Amino acid sequence: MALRHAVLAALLEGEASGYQLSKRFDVSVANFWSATPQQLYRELERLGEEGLAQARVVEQQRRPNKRVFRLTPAGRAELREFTKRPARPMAMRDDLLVQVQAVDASDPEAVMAAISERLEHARGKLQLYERLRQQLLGGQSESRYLAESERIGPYLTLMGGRIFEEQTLRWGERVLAILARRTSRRASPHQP
Amino acid sequence: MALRHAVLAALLEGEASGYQLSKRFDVSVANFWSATPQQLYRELERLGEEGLAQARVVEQQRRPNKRVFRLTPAGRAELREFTKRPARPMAMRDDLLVQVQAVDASDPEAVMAAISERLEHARGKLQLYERLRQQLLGGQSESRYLAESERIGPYLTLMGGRIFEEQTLRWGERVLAILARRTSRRASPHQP
DNA sequence: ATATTCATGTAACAAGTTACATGATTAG
DNA sequence: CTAATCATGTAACTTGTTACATGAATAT
Repeated sequence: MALRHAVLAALLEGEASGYQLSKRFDVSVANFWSATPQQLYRELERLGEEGLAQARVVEQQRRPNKRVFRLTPAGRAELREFTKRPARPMAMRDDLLVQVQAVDASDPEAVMAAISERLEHARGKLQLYERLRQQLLGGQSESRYLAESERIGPYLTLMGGRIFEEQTLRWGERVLAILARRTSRRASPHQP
Repeated sequence: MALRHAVLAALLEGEASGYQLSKRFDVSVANFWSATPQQLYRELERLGEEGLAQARVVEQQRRPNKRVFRLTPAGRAELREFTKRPARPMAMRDDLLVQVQAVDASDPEAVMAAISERLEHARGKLQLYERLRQQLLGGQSESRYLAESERIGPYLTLMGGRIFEEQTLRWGERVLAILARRTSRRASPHQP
């Protein structure tokens, strides 16, 4: 039941509509919790019903009205309780690694192409993260920021995202090299 | 729809009952695809119905009979097709990182304890992976194995798992240090 | 004695995905 | 003029989780 708490944690950054939340998830929360807009709309609805978040309608002139949600004290309390409960072990689910696992019974070229795509994606993420990092730091040094900023949670999870993408790069490049060497040997084997 | 393909890929290692499969997932597949025994029983049932896997009953003397599933040619073909389709971007979902994101509105000590637990878990995983690695290599050097072994998919995903856990350690230790420095300052602040 | 392993399942529920529907506004 | 952005939702479906149920064998 942690979609709920991911949403509550995202609302710590400030009130948001469903649409805005889904953007927030796209750029930063998705590093540790991904959710579709539909999930977010549904969850915000429930949080509202249960009093963990409160909606107010913001009327706009040129845009459709939006329902902006903010944390209630009960929502903050629920989040605080959540951080004290044991975290369930992370469940990893990655299509690409299933493809790699099956590479021997399949087409290595296709798998290599899939890995290359993932690497491109990782490079894009790293650039985004660096921009977000500079934004968070706002000109301060990292050590000063970590010692004095009000909120460091988002910075720490950003660090996690960066490390994750860096490791994706290291792994993928290595695997690509291994598969390339292999397929060239298979194509022209000098000895059996 | 990749639980299906994770199961097919796991069956490449040889036929298995639901129970055996769930063990196989626990030790190695879980690094990239986690599933509960119930999911596996359900999926094996379907694979059987659709002709992608075939069950045969193995009667045992002292144990309950088991239904052992093996890949059919149709199952292999389906897996091959899967590796050629674009992999959907990985969806990450990690309770611990939600807790870290919310650390500022919560109890840092509890979050630190959760991180420590995760670190212990990562260390255990790394030991397990090293044992599995030695088993796969079977005394050969890595480069020889990678060049000549029939199947390298499981080794490549194992590499991924190892790198992932190593990075978890680096990240977690860093975060722990940051949070420790912070809480000690808050407890006895020398300057505001 | 007690816990763990082996072995399989049903049922109910929660979470996540995909398709569809609507419609104005602004940037290229 | 076309695509992207802003903004919300319903409905149907597929996955994933949790609780329950059974029962023998072996390891501590």
